[in-house]
Amino acid sequence: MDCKKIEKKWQDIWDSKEVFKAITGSEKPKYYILVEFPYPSGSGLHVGHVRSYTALDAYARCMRMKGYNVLFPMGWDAFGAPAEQYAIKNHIHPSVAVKENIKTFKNQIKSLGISFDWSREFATTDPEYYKWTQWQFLKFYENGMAYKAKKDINWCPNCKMGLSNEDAAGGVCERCGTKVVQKEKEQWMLRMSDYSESLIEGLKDTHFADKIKLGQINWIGKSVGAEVNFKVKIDGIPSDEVITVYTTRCDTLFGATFMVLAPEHPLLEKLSNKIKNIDEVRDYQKYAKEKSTFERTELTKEKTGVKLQGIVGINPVNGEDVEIWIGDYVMMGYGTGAIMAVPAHDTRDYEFAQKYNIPIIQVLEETTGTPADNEFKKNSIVAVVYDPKKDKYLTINWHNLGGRLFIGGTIKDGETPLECAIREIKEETGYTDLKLEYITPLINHHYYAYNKDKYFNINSTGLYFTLNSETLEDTNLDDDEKFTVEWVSKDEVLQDITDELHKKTFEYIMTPGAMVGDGIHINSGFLDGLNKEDAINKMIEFLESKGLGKRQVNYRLQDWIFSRQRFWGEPIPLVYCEHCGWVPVPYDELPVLLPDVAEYEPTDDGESPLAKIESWVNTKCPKCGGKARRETDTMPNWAGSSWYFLRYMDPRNDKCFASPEALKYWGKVDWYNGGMEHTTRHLLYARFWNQFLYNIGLVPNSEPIDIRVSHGMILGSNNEKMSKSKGNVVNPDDIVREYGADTLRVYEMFIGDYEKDAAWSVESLRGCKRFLDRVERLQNKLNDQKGYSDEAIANKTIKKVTYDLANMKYNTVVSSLMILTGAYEKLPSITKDDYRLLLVLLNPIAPHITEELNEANNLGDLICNSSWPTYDEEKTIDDKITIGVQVNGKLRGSIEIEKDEEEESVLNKAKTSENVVKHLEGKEIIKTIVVPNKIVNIVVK
RNA sequence: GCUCGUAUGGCGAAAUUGGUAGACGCGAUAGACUCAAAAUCUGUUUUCUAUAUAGAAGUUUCGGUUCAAGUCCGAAUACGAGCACCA
Repeated sequence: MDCKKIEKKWQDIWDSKEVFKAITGSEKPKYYILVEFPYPSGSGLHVGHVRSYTALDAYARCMRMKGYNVLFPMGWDAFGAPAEQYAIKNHIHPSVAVKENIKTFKNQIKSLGISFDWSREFATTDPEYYKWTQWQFLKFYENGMAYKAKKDINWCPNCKMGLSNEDAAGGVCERCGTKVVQKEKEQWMLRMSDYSESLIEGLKDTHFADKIKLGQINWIGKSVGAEVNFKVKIDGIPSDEVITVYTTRCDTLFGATFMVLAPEHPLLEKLSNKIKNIDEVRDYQKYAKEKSTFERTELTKEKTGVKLQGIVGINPVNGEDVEIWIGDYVMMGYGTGAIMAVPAHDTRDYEFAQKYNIPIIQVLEETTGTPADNEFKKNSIVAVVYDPKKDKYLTINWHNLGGRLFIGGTIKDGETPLECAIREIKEETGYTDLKLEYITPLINHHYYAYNKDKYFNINSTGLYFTLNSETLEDTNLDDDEKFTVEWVSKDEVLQDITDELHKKTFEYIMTPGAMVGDGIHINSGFLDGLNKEDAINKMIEFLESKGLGKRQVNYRLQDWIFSRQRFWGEPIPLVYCEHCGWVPVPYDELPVLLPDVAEYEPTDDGESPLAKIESWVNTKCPKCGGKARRETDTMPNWAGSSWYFLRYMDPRNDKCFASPEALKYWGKVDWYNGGMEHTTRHLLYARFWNQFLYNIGLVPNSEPIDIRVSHGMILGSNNEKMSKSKGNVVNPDDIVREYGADTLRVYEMFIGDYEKDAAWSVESLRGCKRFLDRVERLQNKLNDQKGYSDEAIANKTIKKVTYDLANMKYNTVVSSLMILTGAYEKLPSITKDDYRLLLVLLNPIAPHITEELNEANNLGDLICNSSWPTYDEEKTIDDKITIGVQVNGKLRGSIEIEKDEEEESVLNKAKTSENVVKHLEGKEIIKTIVVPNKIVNIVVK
């Protein structure tokens, strides 16, 4: 069969009959299927595009046959840096290259037979489209949602462009990989952070995959905590100055021994004449500013800071002085730009305190063991001695009296934990030449002492020593202390030491640092004895009642930096007038068109190339008619894609972005497919944009998308991402030419789990070609009978294909159709109904060949105009079923039964089946389980 | 570091609610057709023991629940993704 010819033939038929046209307002139920529109790059369509387009095409075709009015549109996200750079290099207008690329893309997609409704096609670069993007921006502006702010922005010195935090992820420019630097610039911002909560809440109205919801929630980064006010003492005298910190752990306030301000914190300027070491502070500020955000956030980096001289804070709960530091591990952009530092219970504060010798106060104690009534309290130690020469730990083995332990003991009156530990080590083992490495946090341990028949609750200190030399002195043991002293390896420690306290102590010793877990509070005044959660609530209550702080929610999500210093983007429709300030371009003057010039260069000072085009920049103020200049920044790439799904509903409307009727009829996108890389940023922007339009009454739904799924990537045959440099790129055109579009489509559906990455395989592709050839050959064995030759497999296959198509299990759709084909091959002949069924079920995935075979054999109407086959649940199970028989859960045979056969009779067959008999011989049957039509299990003794 | 995900033959993978693990495809291999090759068709193909009937082991590892676990629970390891000094 000549694939090329028949593919073209059917594509033309579909086109001329407009079978894929969506009718706004049709009586049929609507269904909106959307696949992310591509950026039409110069390199053409990628086989990855083919995967998602085919998948959604298959679903769209199936839904049409099921009687839905399906909207399945396609367009072009055509603003973007590559087109601009190409244009600069070749001195042409970017729109020229974009037109060319779109043409290529469109031809490629058409050659695949994807059932897009091309009558709704548009590009974000069409003035008729970006007119409405600008219009909507003005709505943001009008509603106070857009503002200009001086921002330290991420600046790419290579692209000469400001980047959003998202675009500069990892500290490098997303486009060119150049290291991003900080630059101060006036930027248009959208108040996206106002929507933090509603973007989290709105997820409840969607059916996104859990991992996508989670990704969005993490990105928004909600945290619940408290703001706490610390009064400031200047030169030892309490002042009116207050530093407000944000913390999620206000329960540890009693352990706050210092505070850290971000280097940019405004208080530093305000109190510059009070800070004695202000020069040192200024140096540090300069040092911090020179580093990019990325460097500042690199975890491997050692913490740095400067202690402020002359001012200290006052801990609001105990009145103690707390040192004030500045340090670049505190960010101005999050919380209040100031923290209280609790080194005992925060890893970063701990590091900082260690480096600068700041006191560490433990206020939370982990608990082990089980509490009991009538406990006796005492303080004790657990000493771990390590011999670096032998790489072994000192333990004492109580054998059957208590197993292996470290050295432990009770602290006597007037003794410090260290003195106690040294005494106990000497008494029990004789070693004296020790070096103390460190002391762990206290552990609160409950236990029962058999020898004393008492319950104890102890505060235990862990001490870690290394052995300097083997110097031994006499031990001092009571007669009843029957143990042996043993040096053991780390593995033995982990294996043998089971006592909870000793185990936990060893854990602390192996991983020294802050105690960040839960426990009970100590050294914390009114919080003592409470756990973390209760203590947080009680502390907030306290702070609020005394006016010292309040409950506070913070989000990581920042406002959206909406300006780009680029040519190839939607111009921001505002003009600046010296008299009137920023004035919006009147709605009836939109769109603000990009100038039609082929020569422009990005500027070195960070202005948009548009700034140099005087004829474009200079304009009249719409308000006073005076001289004014246009805003020369353009919108980011994300703008056009934030609402394109609405435009598809009514793409040719020149009165509004989409008519209320169309918006109401099509409602939400029912099924939205895209790449995993867009599940945070693009999806959040689109949801934010839509929520805003909803709030001002312009769209009928707050959430624009119901189901969102994402596809895995197609990798090269070497399992790596396809790239020219690796030479593993597969061009879909080549595959279509050699194997046909249907083969490519079947293969990409069969390749594996749709949501996972999959590597390209030519062999497997050929297998799919073979499958289609087998389907074609079936036409030679048609008979004149009616109905299905095998009701069970027909019904089973309809059920499976229908279910799997709606659940993105495309690989098993193909495999069950292969099974059906195999079944037909085994029959001497098949009916036309048999064949037609296979072709209809296969049609969504291989539309050309199935239509052709259907027509050539006079099987019925065009498949694309037919209805989807239905199945009868009753008939999906064969009349005779083979089921397994287990004895004690092990498979020992299989029996053939009638569908829904009586349990008793099934059991009889099972018990008498040949191999099973052997396993039942001489055994007593305790229990039998018969799962109807599935399995029999006989339990014997 | 935190969050999430994944782990099944030589390979891509199936197994919808716990119910005959490895469907389907690739590759390999034996055979048929052919002068021959290609194409096609028919076997075999988780591993081990065995001539076979059959038996044992087996879904990363360890432990648990259950008549029954790839599937549920707990822990560990590895890989992948996202976030990353977020207080």
